[in-house]
Amino acid sequence: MEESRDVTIYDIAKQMNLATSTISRALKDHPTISDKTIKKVKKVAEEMGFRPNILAAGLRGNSTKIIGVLVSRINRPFISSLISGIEEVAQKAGYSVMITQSHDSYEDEVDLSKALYDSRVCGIICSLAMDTRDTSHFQKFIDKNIPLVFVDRVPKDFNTYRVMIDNYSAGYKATKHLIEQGCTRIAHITGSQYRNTYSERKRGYVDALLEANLTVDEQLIVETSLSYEDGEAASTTLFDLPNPPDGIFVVNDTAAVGAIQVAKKRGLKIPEDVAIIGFNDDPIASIIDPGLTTISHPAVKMGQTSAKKILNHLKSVKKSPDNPKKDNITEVTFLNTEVLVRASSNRIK
Amino acid sequence: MEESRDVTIYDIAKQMNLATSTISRALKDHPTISDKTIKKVKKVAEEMGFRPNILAAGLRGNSTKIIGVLVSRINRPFISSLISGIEEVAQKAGYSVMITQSHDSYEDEVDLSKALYDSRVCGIICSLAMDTRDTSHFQKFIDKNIPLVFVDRVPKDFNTYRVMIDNYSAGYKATKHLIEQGCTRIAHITGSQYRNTYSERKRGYVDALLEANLTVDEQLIVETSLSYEDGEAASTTLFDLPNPPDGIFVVNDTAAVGAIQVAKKRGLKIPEDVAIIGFNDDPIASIIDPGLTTISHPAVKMGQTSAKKILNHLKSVKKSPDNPKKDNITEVTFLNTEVLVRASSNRIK
DNA sequence: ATTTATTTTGCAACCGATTGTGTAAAGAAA
DNA sequence: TTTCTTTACACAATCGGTTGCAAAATAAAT
Repeated sequence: MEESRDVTIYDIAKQMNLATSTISRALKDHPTISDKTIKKVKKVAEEMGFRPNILAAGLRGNSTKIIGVLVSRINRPFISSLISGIEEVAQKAGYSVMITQSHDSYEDEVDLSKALYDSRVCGIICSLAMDTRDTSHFQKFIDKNIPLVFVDRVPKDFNTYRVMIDNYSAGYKATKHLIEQGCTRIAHITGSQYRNTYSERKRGYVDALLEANLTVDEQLIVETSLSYEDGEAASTTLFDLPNPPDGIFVVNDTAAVGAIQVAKKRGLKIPEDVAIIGFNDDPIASIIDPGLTTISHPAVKMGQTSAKKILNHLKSVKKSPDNPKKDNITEVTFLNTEVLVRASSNRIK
Repeated sequence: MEESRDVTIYDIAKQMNLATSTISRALKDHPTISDKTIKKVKKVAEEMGFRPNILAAGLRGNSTKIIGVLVSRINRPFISSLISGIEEVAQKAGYSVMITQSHDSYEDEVDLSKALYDSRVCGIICSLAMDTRDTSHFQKFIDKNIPLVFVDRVPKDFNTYRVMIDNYSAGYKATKHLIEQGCTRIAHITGSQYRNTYSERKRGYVDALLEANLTVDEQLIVETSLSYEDGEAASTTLFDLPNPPDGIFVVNDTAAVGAIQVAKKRGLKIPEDVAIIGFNDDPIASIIDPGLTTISHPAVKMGQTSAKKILNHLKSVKKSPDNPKKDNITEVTFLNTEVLVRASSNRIK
């Protein structure tokens, strides 16, 4: 009930007849403090129930131990797993995570990047909004040497950390898989071509077709927002074509499942009449009937990796604070993907 | 490139030949500052690109504009939607959200509650870990009049805000629905009975059975951790019984889907041989074949409601800071649920 | 013109940890 | 014992808004 004030290093100092500076240094094992003093201080601090005031430390150092995260939407399987991975690594290292969602809006992304900056986050992990074209709102992080990691949906040209998959190769693999199953007229349901994730997969798709001497039919390429309903609509359009596809490569599982449902409703046999491959390996992929062939997307791992990039950067900065070229880091990390073959595409028994 | 220091209210004060206090007050429309001055100050602040230092304000006021969130796991459909709702409301009100996950561990929950406290969150929203029995680690929030909202998985006795559904009624409705479909031997797959969400649903289940003069068979009640695999294992056990059930009420969709898959593999007809009802209305529920009958669980709404509780509390405290009994708030908000009938239970055509 | 009332603004302490610089004490070397 | 190093700690400024109280400026009343 009583408004017991928090104990501060001043309280400890008074109690022990030492200076606050000594307390402060002792608590973080500063080399100029003797081991004996360090031990004693820590003991007393413990006894008094001391908890450091993060805000005071942050104000002084002009930085917090908070990693900012800026994603499109939290409640998507890929994103929530990504965040889970980030949080896990951060927590273990004594860092916190502040999460914001752009709802795939460029304007929100700009505002939120400012808000995170104002919050003095020590680093930021971002997956771009669907319609972001300009990324100059992130420049201030670079200028201040605040580590910035773009994950999955990354900009083309930005000297910073990037954690991603090889989307071109994945698109190529997915398409080639369908070709190997005997598909000759393969459609492609994709997202905004401003995003590397989708444009690169499309490039892989096109190259796989060309390599197999299949024609690239623009009619078979549909750009959507990738919701379940979008998947339904896009596949309906495709199936209504005078010359419908016998295979579809969809860039996410959500829309792919929409396509499967439409195909089933229409009495199309999967994979005989139309083979379908998705992307992400969301939980539904292995549960839907027929099982959805898809490309694995290591969401948790990507989150962990991104967080580690931030932490490592901070560590290296602490070691040599006078690094003149740190602001010119361009480090791209690729994580592996693979084709997970399930019934929706498996024509060869 | 140049390490341009942030502009502070001191810079503005110097520029305008005013005191920092005037700037500070003007920027937040303090009544003692003239409108003329306010307008001028805001204009200059804007021009100079002033951004307030959150840490400094927080240090002084000993509180931030951050809402702490403590949940079991982020990457679960219900939780990620919950968080999405929280973040949405918070963002609109100019607040940030700090997210932590206990991984359903009591020890982690205790540590994280401390960490959030240390971060000077202005409020905290928590859904308890699976095995939490004692909740005294949350008392310090009450003592400091920091609003605390328990959501979904709430403690029995804790004078604070609670946002939840009527689990008893939901369990009763679910079971009654199966009874109405003609089931007479209804099994129940549930979670830890320390959690109100599961114990209350079970109570509803039992009462519905008794009301229909059906016997409550302890053999038919299985307590698990509610993963997909747990659903498979629990249903296998049930189907192997000499006298297997003709209906199953599972307290979450993930495990319910596991049960469906097992039933299908065994050649059991759903819902004829066994009717199944889940809980949550996860995306898979409407996608799996047969469609899973389930209980709607308004995740986003619960998140929004929880966040609003925090914000309202803060607002009312600001209005009358000398509220002696605010620490004795017990306000329970129930959100509605309904039975969503799909093929997995619909025996009456 | 003087007093009273009211509006507007300034002063300065404060929040609590951090850290460069200075100094006293302890130990080593002469 | 004296001098020179280390070692160990203290002082005090600093980070940037916030706010109680005092003072100044202006307006209103006498």
